[in-house]
Amino acid sequence: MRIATYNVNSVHARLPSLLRWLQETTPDIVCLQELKTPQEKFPESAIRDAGYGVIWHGQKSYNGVAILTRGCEPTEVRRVLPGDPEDLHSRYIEAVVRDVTIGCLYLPNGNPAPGPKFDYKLRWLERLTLHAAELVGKDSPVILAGDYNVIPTEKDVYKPERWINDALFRVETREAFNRLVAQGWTDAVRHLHPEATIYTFWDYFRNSYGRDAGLRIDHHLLNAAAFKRLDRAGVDRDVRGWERASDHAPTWIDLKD
DNA sequence: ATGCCGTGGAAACCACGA
Repeated sequence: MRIATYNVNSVHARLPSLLRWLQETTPDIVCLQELKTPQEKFPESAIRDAGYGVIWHGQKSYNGVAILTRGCEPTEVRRVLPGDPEDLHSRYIEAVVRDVTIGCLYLPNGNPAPGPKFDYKLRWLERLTLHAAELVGKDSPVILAGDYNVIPTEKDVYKPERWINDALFRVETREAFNRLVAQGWTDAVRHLHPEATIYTFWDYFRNSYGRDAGLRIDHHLLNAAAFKRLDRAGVDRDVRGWERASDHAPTWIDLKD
């Protein structure tokens, strides 16, 4: 079973690439972020015609998350991260697919840091950690997949020294991410490729993709039941080189059946 | 060190992303 996450940076602009990638790689579960569309304008029929059931939580202009499931319907569990009724950003949606619980998340960027946006990022990460504590001990597989906007270690950025004060790499961010992982989660891509240079994002400018000046910020966190079934993991990095690409590439894991 | 690019939405620029 392949479970992928892909920040599309507008589901409308990316629809041709998204459909091509779905057809070529046939992932079983797909988490999308940055839909950048109101709820009613999501391209539901194009996704269904491609063979996927889908739930989504849209928002005008910004954010937006979706879960796609090949050949079946996802059962929605929630479409809001608990803990702050005043937070109206569409950044979290959770579903059950067969025996797998999947949380699809788009963590706030947090720049500039310090400042209110950075405070919001850290609060959101704390809320995610509280919610994750409720999920990590389940006997069935749980995967928290998405754009974390967190560079976990120096291995995960082309020039760490340039990112020290950035919200994605600040000490507070990495420590908060480490506290989440320490509940008992496994960073699947890093676990299977402990030494490799692996990126999931390349800026649009300065020829970042051509220079391979990237970041690894899209992650799958697995609870113990999911980790037991972990088989492979990777990044479809060639998708970043397609015409009109997102600045992120699809990232995936394979679980044994 | 930087928004140089890309997207949406409103407005002929600005917010936002990472």
